[in-house]
Amino acid sequence: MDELDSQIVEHLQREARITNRDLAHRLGIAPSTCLERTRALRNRGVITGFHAAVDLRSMGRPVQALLSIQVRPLSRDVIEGFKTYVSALPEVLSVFVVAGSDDFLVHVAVPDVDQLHTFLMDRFSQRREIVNFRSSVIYQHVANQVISPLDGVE
Amino acid sequence: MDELDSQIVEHLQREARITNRDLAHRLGIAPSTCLERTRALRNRGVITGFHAAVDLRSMGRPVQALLSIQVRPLSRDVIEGFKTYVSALPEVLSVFVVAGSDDFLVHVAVPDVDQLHTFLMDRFSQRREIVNFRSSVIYQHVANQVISPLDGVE
DNA sequence: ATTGAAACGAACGATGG
DNA sequence: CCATCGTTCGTTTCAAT
Repeated sequence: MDELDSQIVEHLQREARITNRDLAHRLGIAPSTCLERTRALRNRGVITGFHAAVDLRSMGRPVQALLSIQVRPLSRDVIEGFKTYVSALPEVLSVFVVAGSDDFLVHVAVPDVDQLHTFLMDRFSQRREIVNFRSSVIYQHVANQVISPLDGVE
Repeated sequence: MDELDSQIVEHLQREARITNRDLAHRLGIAPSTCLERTRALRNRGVITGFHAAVDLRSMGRPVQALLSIQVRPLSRDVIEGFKTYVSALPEVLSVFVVAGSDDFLVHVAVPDVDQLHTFLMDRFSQRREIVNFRSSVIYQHVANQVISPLDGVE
């Protein structure tokens, strides 16, 4: 993970579909070198994949919320079971298993507030392991496009 | 946004670097049609970009946390100012502005727990607008790779 | 590890079905 | 929406350094 690798990773995080040729040109290296490096980054697991990002509004899901959930008992089975259940729901974008007063934080996107309510009723009310529950509508969400090593990582 | 569009979007969310030829072949359509559709999806803003995903561990940032922050006064200036400040910090992955008891939820990734502590002290303690603050270490994070329209979205 | 060149494959625009 | 053609452009391999 030298400076060149970092730059490749940065460029590909911004624009995954840049041609190998362009990327090489920007970095001032030969296309064959660039290809080799990029492959190595994938094989080493530094780059885990290339994904299209979509607009939630265009997908008919403009309303986002964060759900804070406490489950009991705090056993491995309950945690894993709930995590698996929740992450398979199509409304769910991502699931955090966290330390602290809440056990889960679930990020969801739905068509409207009504369907948020319906979703909560249908998918969470019956669940016996849930002992506490809060939901917060998300007004804005800003994600950092590029993740860089904070130190010099070799 | 018909069935074909949905399928294109789904495939590109999983694997953004698939060639147009391959994608067309998988969907059983002509490459020319597929290219046209894919372009239209970008131009309509349904697909917002193509990005490489990276492994946080490989980037030397294996420790993640969620910070719940309350600021005052709840004015536009304070909200916007804090949001801008926080989202520019390199440790920050994403920022949620939320309704409910907390105003912000900030997702961070750092090299270790010590540096989490240092980060909190250095970047948040001085900030006068912060009136309340909690941080939770993230044990696991599962993100849904594919986002689909929940209804039939035309 | 990096390179240049050659062979291969893909993208693209135009045309017509 | 599909098929095909032709050109341009990109990718990939590999021997050499």
